[in-house]
Amino acid sequence: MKRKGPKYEKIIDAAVNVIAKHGYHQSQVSKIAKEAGVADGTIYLYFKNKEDLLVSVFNEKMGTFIEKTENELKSNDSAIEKLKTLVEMHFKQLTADFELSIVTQLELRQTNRQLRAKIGEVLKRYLNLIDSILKDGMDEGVFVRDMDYRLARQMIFGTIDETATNWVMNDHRYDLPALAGPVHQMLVNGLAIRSAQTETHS
Amino acid sequence: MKRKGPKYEKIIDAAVNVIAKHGYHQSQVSKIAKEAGVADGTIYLYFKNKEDLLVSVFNEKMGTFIEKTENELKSNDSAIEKLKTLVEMHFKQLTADFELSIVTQLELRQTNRQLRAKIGEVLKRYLNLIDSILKDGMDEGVFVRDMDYRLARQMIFGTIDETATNWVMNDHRYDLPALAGPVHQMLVNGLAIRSAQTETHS
Amino acid sequence: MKRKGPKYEKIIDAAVNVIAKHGYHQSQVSKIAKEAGVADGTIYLYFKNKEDLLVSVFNEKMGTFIEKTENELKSNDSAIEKLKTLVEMHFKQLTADFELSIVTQLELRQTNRQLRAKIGEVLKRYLNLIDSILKDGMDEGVFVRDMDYRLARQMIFGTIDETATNWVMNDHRYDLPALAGPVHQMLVNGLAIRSAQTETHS
Amino acid sequence: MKRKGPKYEKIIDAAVNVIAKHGYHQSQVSKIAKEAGVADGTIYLYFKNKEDLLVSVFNEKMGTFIEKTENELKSNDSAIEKLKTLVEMHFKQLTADFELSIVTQLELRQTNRQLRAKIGEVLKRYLNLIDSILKDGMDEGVFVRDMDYRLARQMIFGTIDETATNWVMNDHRYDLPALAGPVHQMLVNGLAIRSAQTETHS
DNA sequence: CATGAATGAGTGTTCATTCAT
DNA sequence: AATGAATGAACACTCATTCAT
Repeated sequence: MKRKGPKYEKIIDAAVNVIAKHGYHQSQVSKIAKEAGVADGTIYLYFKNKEDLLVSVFNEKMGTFIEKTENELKSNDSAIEKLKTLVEMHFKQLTADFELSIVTQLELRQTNRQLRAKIGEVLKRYLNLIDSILKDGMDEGVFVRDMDYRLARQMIFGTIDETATNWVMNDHRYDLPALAGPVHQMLVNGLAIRSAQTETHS
Repeated sequence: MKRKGPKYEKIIDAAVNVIAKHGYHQSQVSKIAKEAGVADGTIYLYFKNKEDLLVSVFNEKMGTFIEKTENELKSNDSAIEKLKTLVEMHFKQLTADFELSIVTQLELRQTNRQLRAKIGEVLKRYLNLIDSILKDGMDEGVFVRDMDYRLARQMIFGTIDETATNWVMNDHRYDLPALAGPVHQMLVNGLAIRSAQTETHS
Repeated sequence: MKRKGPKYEKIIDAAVNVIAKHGYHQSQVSKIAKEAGVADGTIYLYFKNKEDLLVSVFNEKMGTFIEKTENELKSNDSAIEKLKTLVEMHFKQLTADFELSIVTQLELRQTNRQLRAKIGEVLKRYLNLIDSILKDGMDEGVFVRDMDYRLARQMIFGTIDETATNWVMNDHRYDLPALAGPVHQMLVNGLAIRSAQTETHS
Repeated sequence: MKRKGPKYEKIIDAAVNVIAKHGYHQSQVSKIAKEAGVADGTIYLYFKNKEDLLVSVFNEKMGTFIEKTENELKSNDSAIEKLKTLVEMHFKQLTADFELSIVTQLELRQTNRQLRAKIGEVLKRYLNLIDSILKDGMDEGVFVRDMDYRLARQMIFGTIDETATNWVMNDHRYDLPALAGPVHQMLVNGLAIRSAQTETHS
């Protein structure tokens, strides 16, 4: 099982192209092979099976996605600024690759539980990034101290993801990175007016 | 095409059971028919085809889900309290029907774009509910006035949905309704400490 | 098994209509029942099964067809004139009922061997008519004496049938009865010029 | 879509065998594949679908049938002799392949209109052969000059086809090629005695 | 390394017929 | 006599994967 080489990457990229163009359920192995310019059987020299190929697509692309985000977060910025950077990077990177945004936001979600569990594994690195920002913020004393950090992480990721998915489903018709500011604002300050007496007691 | 009667409901319920137990891709029409105690062909007296059955499952179950939520929101409560009610109803109703929660949070998302488009139609009613709460809040002067209400809606739905999905993927191991308070708190007040000078400028 | 009554005939006629309009393979029992204005189950009070219905359609319609031809042949005409009458009656009757012509020439031929065997039984009466004309002609001394009468019958029926089928397949676009004369002429005198020395030796 | 190779021919031949043995409506793709010694899916490497396979069966077999007849007609014989050759070739070739005769005379006629339309296309080549013989005969002055050649063609084909069909339906019990002479004789000279005053006036 | 022909398991849907009312 | 809801057997076609070359 070769996991690198020029054909490995050609197949990965062909998979993204084919899935973005034809949709997940119309992305047969033979179609991906043709797009990559290799024989059907060659796919199986580089990937254990189709599921392995799809997970690898997500791995490779999300790996780069996460690394770039990690690099941007290495600054000495405050947690609040880091969160802003995270949202901006997320939206910018999706905007930089329309095909990839279709594949990750729409197509790869149509997979069975097993495949999505493996995709979830990859995502953990990204969720850890969010967790560390949250921890920083709590240590800095700017984020609510007794907050359930898992819930906070789910709010951040759920909001970013839902926003991105809506953008893709609306055919990328508007400027997603321009929403990073407002989204960040809402995550940090919530819906309620700051000056108001809006504290709720759960 | 009969759209009601005891068999109609038996088939809908059988579909939920089978999908929850075996997963979307292992839910053959014959399996659903057997679970419902009817012949395969009987399915087609009540539904145009398999897709129509699956959309109907979502329609029927989400219809009830949304109606119950709508009823709870008819009070004279403030927007902030209504939002709390919405989150609570969402989590309570999913908790009341484990099987349904598996079907809506995990299995029915594995469908093709066409089916998900139809599911999206049903969801619009729910998103409208959220929008009216947001509008109330802005009218009341408790929610940020110049907020992008679509983003706010995406934050609210994205957060609730992500929280619910995590709960289902963790095999319903913890008390979801207990999270309604903290989730609501975060949505309203954000991550930042109230007293702190946390205003961001986008 | 009631074999008569107003519904019996309504069903027979409905079958002809439906088959002519939708084609043999799109003529479900339920469609015929609807056209006849009766319940599906009622069909089975009058006919043993679908095959029995189709055979009955052919029986009833061809029965009338044959009887009318028989009546016209009761004259004291010569065999040659009787043959002319047979061809004329054949073409006239098909022209008088376009729907029936479609059903007998095109649609009912798409049936399995078993059904066509039963249809063949009905046709025997018609073939006997031809045989008696041939016998008359041989007795009169106008038809070749040592001719194989089965072959002659097959030539007559094959020619008439092929001519009629072509007419139906050409959407009844031309005047079929007008072809009775030329067809008769060819059957009686053959392709070769009379005066010529055209005798062949087999 | 491979249209040649040993498996292509094996599948064609298997289809003829299966259809002849089990009848058109009992000739499932899986049965044909088994008879051909290939997997079901292999059929679809060589044929677009089942209809394409059946049309191809007719094409291949009738193609050879027609070519052989065309070759025999390249002589300098008179039109009357050519007609004799045509009838003889027709009967001889059917006799040479009992299975094929069952398939073409009985089974392939049970198909829907669409398929028969495609079969009709192939038959046109054969009908053209008949037309050219008729034209030759009229040019030679041996066939009636003002004859409707389409009717003449229909008489010839209708007679041959009806004769062949009867032979197949009688389980090939008699010697079909032996009938070529009498059939030809009847087609050329008609039913009436040559010496008699049998001219009819239409 | 690479090929691509061959494999064969798996499933939504139709419709003739029945039978309780 | 008449109904029509219910039945359930039957089948063409796809596509991930293999393996001889």
